[in-house]
Amino acid sequence: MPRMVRSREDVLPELAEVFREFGYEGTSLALIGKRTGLGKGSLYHFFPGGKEEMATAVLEEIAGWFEQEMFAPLDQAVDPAAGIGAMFDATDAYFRTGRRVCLVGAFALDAGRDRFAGQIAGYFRRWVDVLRLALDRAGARDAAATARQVVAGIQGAIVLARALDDPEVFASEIGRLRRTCADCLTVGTG
Amino acid sequence: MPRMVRSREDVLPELAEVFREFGYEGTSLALIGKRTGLGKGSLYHFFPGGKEEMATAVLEEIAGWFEQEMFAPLDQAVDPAAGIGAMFDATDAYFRTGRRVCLVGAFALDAGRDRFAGQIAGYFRRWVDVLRLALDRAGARDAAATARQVVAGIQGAIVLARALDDPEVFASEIGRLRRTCADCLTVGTG
DNA sequence: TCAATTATGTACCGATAAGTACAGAACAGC
DNA sequence: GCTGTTCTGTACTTATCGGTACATAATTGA
Repeated sequence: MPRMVRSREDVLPELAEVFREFGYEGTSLALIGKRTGLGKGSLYHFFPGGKEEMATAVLEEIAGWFEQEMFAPLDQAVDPAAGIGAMFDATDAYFRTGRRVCLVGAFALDAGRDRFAGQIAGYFRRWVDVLRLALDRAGARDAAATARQVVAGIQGAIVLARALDDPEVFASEIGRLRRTCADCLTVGTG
Repeated sequence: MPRMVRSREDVLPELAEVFREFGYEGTSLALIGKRTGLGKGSLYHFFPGGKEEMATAVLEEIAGWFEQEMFAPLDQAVDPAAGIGAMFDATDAYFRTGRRVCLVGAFALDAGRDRFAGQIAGYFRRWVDVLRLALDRAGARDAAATARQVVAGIQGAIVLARALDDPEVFASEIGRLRRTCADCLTVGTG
């Protein structure tokens, strides 16, 4: 009894979740098959390059999501300060208050750091850049350093929240970074 | 021609470096053997529990190092502000300005997060605690939040520095956190 | 309706994984 | 020297790894 036909895009979110949960090396094709409900035949049909292509496709999809849902809105926001606030909202929602790991950050630390170096660097470079520009437009004092601090702070908050198994750690750190941005603006403009 | 006898403690640093480089899942016994120069016989003689025992031994050794070289001195410093400065120096040296990954942080994100949850949580809890106490003794305004911010910030700096392949990112973030602590003290005491 | 294309399951491949068994070398104390 | 313990290399087992081959089922388009 063959199963329903699925598209390549359909399986990407499930694929992402498996990689998030087990890391690149820890994710086996058997596990992927179980989670997605797809056999090797389908998997290699959609991703001829195997596991490595699956991972790059996932990273690509994540980059696309952030571009569309966070970076572009922030870039085009008429009110940069409000745009930054929306970015923090989206961050908290996406990472589920620290319960969900940042796959790009995890890959940066772990095995795949060489294999996926370009995609990893691009993701973070873009995030820092777009935030720096928004802070700049909002008249912030020290936009470059603040943008870098915020992106690093979010990653650190994920690590610490997971390590302590305490989502409150993530929530409070996001709150603090939000205030840091706000302060930076009121001082810069006031 | 058998090789020189080595002690279990001798191989722990090499073991740690392999885990840091390839992650828990990515590290095979063959790789460990190559790096340490030890065969399976020796490896399983020193670590009867296999790979998992090797990892816990490494985490234990790391915890011991931090306790002895960072936490205890910070706890017993007569001048807490100077002790905090020394902690940042030790942090920069240990993580080699972001070129070296924090194995505990990496494990927190990746596969071993359940297996080693206790050790991971203990390491970070202790770090935040000892820093909070030192800030408190130094008369800081908001010791608890600042301590948490610093530890998360260090982890985030490692992630970002590695992702962008730029040690300067780590150096500048450490500098900023250092200033955050200093500001917090001068305001609190002045 | 009937090719051509797109999906899918299954059987298989060589390589390698972690772990075990064990003979024997190095070493300690005597 | 001898003896018992500690250490080490080699060969092995069983399971799983990523990946391939290929027959067949579903779907598409004309």
